Amino acid sequence: MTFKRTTVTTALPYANGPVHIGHLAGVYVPADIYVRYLRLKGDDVIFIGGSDEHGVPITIKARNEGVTPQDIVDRYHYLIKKSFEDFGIWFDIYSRTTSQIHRETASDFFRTLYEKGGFIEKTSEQYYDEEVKQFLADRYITGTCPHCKNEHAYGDQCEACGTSLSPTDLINPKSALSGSTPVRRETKHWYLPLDNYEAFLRQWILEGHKEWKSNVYGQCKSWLDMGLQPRAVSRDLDWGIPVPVEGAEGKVLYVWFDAPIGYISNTKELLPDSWEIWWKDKDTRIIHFIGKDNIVFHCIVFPAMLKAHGGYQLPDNVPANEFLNLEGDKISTSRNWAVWLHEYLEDFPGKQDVLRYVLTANAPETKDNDFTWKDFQARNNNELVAILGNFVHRAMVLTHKYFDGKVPPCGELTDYDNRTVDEFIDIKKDLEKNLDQFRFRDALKDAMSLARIGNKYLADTEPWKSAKTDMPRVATILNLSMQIVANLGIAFEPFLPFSAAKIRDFVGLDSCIWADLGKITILTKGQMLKTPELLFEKIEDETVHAQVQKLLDTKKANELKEMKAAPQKPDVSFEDFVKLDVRVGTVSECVKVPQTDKLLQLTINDGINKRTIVSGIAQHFTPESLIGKQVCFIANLEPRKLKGIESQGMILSAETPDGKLVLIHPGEKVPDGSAVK
RNA sequence: CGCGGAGUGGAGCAGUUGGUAGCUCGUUGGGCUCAUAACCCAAAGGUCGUAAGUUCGAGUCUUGCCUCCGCAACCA
Repeated sequence: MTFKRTTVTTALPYANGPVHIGHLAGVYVPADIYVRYLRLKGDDVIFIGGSDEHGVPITIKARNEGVTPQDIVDRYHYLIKKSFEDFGIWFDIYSRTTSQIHRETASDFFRTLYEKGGFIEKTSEQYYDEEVKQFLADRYITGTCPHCKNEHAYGDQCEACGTSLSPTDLINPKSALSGSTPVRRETKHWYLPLDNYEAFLRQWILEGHKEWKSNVYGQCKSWLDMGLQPRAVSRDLDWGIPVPVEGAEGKVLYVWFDAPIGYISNTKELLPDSWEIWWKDKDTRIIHFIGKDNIVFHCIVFPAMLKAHGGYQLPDNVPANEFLNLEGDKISTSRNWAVWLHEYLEDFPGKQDVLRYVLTANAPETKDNDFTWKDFQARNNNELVAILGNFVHRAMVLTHKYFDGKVPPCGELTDYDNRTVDEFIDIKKDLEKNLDQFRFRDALKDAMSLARIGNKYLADTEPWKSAKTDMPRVATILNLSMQIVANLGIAFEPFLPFSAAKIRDFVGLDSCIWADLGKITILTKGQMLKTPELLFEKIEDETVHAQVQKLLDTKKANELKEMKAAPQKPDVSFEDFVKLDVRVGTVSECVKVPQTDKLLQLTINDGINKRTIVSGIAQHFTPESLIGKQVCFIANLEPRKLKGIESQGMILSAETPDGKLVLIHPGEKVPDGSAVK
């Protein structure tokens, strides 16, 4: 592996929502760790990011909100860009696919392929929504499934019976956008004949890249074994990059065609004169960090595009992570089931590294993992505070106590000292190996082991005891301890950049060079240390409970939103309606019916006399809370015995989707016995 | 029978070419007191989803089955 330079890209976040912890754990934190590591080693590297701003979903969101697609992408692009910066993910450039330079680059790219005869043109019939004047993607057509007669099947699949469908299979198709009945209309599109590249891809991936992660390799192999099909790279839409050929009015590049080109455009924007060496030089290595949902596009489609175009290097590796769940449920933008980065940064100011740590320690590298706030708290309190923060702090405090905050001189090292140093260097090697192989979770564990070595060293050498008899020995112990602290300031730079910078500041270390890691001569004798400060603080129960509560509230809000009013019952005549005698009364007494879970016995003052009503609402109200309240009740319901008590009517209440009852009562006090009409 | 990934001690995860099952947290006991009741040591705890097969030997290979996740709308 002798590459002169590395181009690192991250999947472009789709600008129809903010960034959440799933994006971070899957793509951005690992990529940032890798880039920081390469920089520490002195490698030539660029880190390319940006927003993906085209595609149908953005147009739909815009329509729903009554704004333009540009309004939507502007809102999220700047939000995402800022939150990455604040979180310590420092791209060399974070641009966007609505930029002029991208428009030109993608256009040129398409044009080149077109002129080389790299596309197939095909005309087909697709559904068109005349109301919103748009062709409809399969998923935006609903109708009745021809197999199971489910009335809510989608154009690509019926979720009730699982059958794969084509939109034309649906009985009684409806547009999901307007509800109108779509019509079939002919449309022409350009297809990339992936099948032409199958042999090449097979050789390149299956033979040439056996080192790729199993999830990536496996999915590629599966696609190749199934046989590749031509794939449409244009769409009928008014939002996107116009297809740059004659006779393509109203057509734009498919978002998945233009998005990966964004990596190139953004490099061009960053380095107008030298961008080509980062994409075309054979000594350049290209790494795409993505999530598992993007594997096919980055390993099959994009390489085929690059190959068709010619002149470009293909990716060297595509480390794709699995998904992160949140408190047991999958993260979902539309259901607001997520921890949003911009909200985390507000709720936990100065704690970027805690989230970076947790997301790396629990990164979904080989399978889906779960993020829980309890785990977040435990990892902060038991690992960052107790292991790393504590070691740095105690070494600093000891040095201040015995040597007035100056790095003491190092005397002769004992065998034990030497063994500690050797162990440190062994772990460093392991750490490098893991970082080189994109195993960041293990790499972080190694970095933590370095801090553990520090704690163990202090526990075993007990300088507070030697201080009574042998100060030169204490000097050596604390010199070595502080050298370890300085080492941690380097080792943690890729993972916890904010804390690593603080550590280096504590010990007055200006440089941060990977090659220094493992050396015990980083600090010179007499170096003045700063006053010790805590690197991490404990996170209290209330803090994480508040976050959990926020999620529970979201869940509740979702249930409410998803509530569909029950279908209306058949009409009743006015004569039937007036038969019903609904009145207002005041609850004068209320007790729970013994040996029942649900029943309350209420005594209601109905303006004439008192009546007893038994109601199944005990799980929602305490008897005391009802006394003195006015309620609405049906006065002329046939009396009925419940648990031996005669109930003379029925209390009215509304039921919420989650089964909660809310009593109906007059908006202001009215005389008991007033009729409700 | 669509295609991939995954199912390992209480929790979260490793286990790279088959050879005594590891790590972190938690639990229990002990030590230390410099340190944010933090640190250090030790112990307990697993028939590696399930059934069968290959092998001298399988968590690791083969096959069936069960469960979860992803791909096919949105989405890392």
